Amino acid sequence: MTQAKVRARIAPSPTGHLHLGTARTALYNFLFARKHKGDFILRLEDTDEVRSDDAYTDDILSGLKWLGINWDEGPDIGGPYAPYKQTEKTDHYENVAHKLIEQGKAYFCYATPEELDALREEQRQSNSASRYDNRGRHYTPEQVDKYVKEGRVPVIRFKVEDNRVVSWHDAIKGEIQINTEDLGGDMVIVKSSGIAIYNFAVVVDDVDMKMTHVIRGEDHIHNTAKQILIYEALGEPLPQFAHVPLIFDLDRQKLSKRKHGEAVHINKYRKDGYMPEAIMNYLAQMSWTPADEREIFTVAEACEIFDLDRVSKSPAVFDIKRLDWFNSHYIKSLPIALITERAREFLKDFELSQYSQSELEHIVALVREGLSALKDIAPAAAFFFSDKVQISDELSQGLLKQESSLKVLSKVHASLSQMPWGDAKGCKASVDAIGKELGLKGKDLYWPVRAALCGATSGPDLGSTLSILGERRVKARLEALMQPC
RNA sequence: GCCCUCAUCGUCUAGAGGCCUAGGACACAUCCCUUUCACGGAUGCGACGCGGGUUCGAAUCCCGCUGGGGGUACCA
Repeated sequence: MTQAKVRARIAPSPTGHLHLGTARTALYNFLFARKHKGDFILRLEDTDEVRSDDAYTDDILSGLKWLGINWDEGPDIGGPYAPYKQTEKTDHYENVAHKLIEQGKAYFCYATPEELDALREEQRQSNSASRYDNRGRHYTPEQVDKYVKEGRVPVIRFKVEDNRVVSWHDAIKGEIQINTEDLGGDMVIVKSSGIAIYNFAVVVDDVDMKMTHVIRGEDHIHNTAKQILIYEALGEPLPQFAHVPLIFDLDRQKLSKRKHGEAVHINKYRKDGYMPEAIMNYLAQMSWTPADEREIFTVAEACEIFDLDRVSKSPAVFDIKRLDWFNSHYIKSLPIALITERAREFLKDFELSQYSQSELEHIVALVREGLSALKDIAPAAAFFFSDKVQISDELSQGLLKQESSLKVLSKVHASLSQMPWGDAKGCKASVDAIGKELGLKGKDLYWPVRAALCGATSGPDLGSTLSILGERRVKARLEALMQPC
C-alpha cells in the first residue's frame, strides 16, 4: 500500500495577533509533517472582511518563524497550490458553490439577518435548540420573485440532511459521532457579500491543497461534522482529523484576549525576552509527552519524536511559572554569544560600547543565571554600566558608614594598581588578602565592597565583578563613595 | 436548553488490569553548598472527583452521577 505523502497545515485567520493556541496547533501540525517527511503548509483564512488586518498577518507569520516553525508552501513563498490566501479565491469558492446548487445540494436563501435573529429568539424563548428552519428549501417561484424585487441579496446554503449520524475516527479523541440534527439546519456556505464562509472555504482549500491531515483545536469538533458533509457532497475523500485539547488558564477557563489581554499573544513573550526555544518546548509539552518522557527538547528533536498517539485528550493549563522554568533553562544553557546577542535590545539604554564583545559576554554570563526572562537583565546588569551606582539610604547610612567598611574600601582603593584585572580569582584573592590584613572576613569584608560596586549586598560573584569592571570603573565607584559632598 | 467532549499531586504529566504502599517535572517548604542572591544537590509536602458494577485483582474496563470545558453565526 502506498501512503500518500503527508500534508498538514495551519490556517490562521488574520483577525488578531498570534495566539498561544494557534502557535501550538501550528507546532503540532509542523512536527507531525516533519516527523512523517511530509509537507507543512500555511494558509490564510482571511474571509472575515470585518476583522481581518494585514498587520495581523505579519505578526502571525513572523511569530511562527520566530518559534522555528517553517512552512513549505504559503502566501509569502507560494507553492504548487497557490493562492494560499482565501480572499484570492473568492470566485473559485463561488463556482464550487454553484456546482452544488446545480446538483441540488445547495440553494439560495433570502432570509434576512433580522428574520434569523427573530427565529433564534423565538427558539430561545421556547427553550428549544437554536437552528435554521430550512425555509429556503421550499420557496415558491413567486416568493423568490418577491424577494429579488425587494432587493434582497441571498446567501447560499448547503443542505444538511437530517437524521444522519456523521462519524469519524479522530486521531486524538477516538470515535466521534454527531447527529446532523444538532448541526443547526442548512448551513450558509457563501455570505450575501459573495464571500465563502469558513466551513466551506476550508474544505475547498483542503481538497485543493490535497491535505491528508487536519490537526486543529477541539473547538472545531462540530465544524468537522459539517465539513464532512461537504466533503461527501463534493465527492472527495476525507483527511485524517485530529482535535487537540485547548489551553486553559489557572482558573480552567479558555485563554482569551478579553480576560488575559496580551498574555495570550506570542508577541508579549517575545517582547519580554522569552527564548523561542523555551516557548516552543513549553507549548509542545503542554498536551504531548515524548515516549521517553524527556522534558527538554529542541524543535529538531521534536520533529523526530512527535507522535499524535501521545497527545493527551484533556486540556492543559497555561502556567507561567512552568514557562519561566523552561525559559530560565534556555537562558542558562544556550550559547553565551547567542544570549548576549538577544540581550542587546534589553540593554539598549546602556552604553554597551564601553565593553568589548567578550567583556559583554562575561557580564551576560554572570547575570544570566538568575533570570527567568531577558527583560529582567537590565536591572540585574545595570551597575556594570553606570559609574554612579544607586545605593539605598539603608546601605549608605548603615553599612557604608561603619568604620570597618571605610577601612576596607580605602584599602581596596589603595591596592587598585596591584589588582590582577581580568583575573576573577586573582581579584577575589586580592580582596581576601586585604581582609586578612584588616582582620576582617565574610560579610564584614565582602559587603562593603559589593555595596560600593553594585549598590547591593547581593549580586554576582565578587571576583568576577571586580575583574570585569576593571580598574577605572572600580576606582570611580570607590571615590564616589569616599568623597561624599 | 440542546450537542460534543474531558476527568491522576496547586500546575504539566507517567500510567494502556497485577511492576502503583501511583513515578517524574514545575511550584512550595526545609537543609546542604555559598560572603549574598541565583545556580546546583538532598529531603519533604502533595493526586487517581463520587457511586455502582466486571474481575482472584482496577488509576487503568463498563454504567450512572457530579464537575469542568467547547460548540450551538451571513466569526474563524
